[in-house]
Amino acid sequence: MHNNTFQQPTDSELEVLTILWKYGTSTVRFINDKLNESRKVGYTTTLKIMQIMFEKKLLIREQEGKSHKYTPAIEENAIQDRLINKILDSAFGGSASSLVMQTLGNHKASSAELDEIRKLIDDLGKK
Amino acid sequence: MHNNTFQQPTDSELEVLTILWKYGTSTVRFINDKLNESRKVGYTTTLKIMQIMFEKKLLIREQEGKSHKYTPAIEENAIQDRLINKILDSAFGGSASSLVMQTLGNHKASSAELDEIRKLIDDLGKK
DNA sequence: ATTTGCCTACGAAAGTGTTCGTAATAGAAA
DNA sequence: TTTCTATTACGAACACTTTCGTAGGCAAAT
Repeated sequence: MHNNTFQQPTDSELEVLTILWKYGTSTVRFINDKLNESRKVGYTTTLKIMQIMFEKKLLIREQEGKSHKYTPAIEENAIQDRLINKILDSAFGGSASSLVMQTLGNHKASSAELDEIRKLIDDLGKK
Repeated sequence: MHNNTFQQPTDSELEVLTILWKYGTSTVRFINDKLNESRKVGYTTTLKIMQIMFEKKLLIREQEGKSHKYTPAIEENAIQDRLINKILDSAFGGSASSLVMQTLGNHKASSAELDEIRKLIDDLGKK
């Protein structure tokens, strides 16, 4: 059994989590450098956000020399589910198929991806 | 050609829009009553939010006696697209198929809905 | 030993969203 | 006409997020 109660991350927090999921355990310095590849952010801004995330238990941290190394306390899938559920409830009247149709209709997917989705649908139909 | 530049609605604003899309042009009183079916909200709170939405051009309004009647200035699909794009970028690395797979995997869809999705996939594959 | 550089911690300011109290107004009821 | 009621407009308070300046500490370099 795993923990399923956590605070919803803000937009900035989600950016940090995304980097951590991609690169694994990291320092504030590393995260801040990555963030600055797409936009300008001060070091102490990133530090503050990660300290708050630690307080909120979105991140775990351990001492490493004079600095800290941070690790996500939650799984990527869990956040993805949260986000899907949120827009499903707030904007799609809870209809998953409506969300799926609109997503497929408006965004390119390769034929390999379409095959994969078709396979999943077949599996779901069988049960 | 239609207008595609509008401010992103907040959560509260989305609640108001959802009611308007469902029931059509309405007064503040009506919206506030509907909101209060699920949670307690003061009348002036709802009024304020709708006044702000009017300033942001999310709503159109016209005088009707001493009160106003409000109408959404944007279409439901446009907001749905925005929300999909947002989580696609922020949490799914832009992969529409990943979002679709996760949605289908975690939420019930009827076999009729699955058929409809399968048909859409077939159409997309043909082009 | 002093300076330099990097790290943490802290606090405060600015921006945004939500909430609601109060006052003014206009129409309906008495 | 006077009173009552519903509606709008306005402003202020509160909470939350984002931003960053400043200070303190520690370790490496000079």
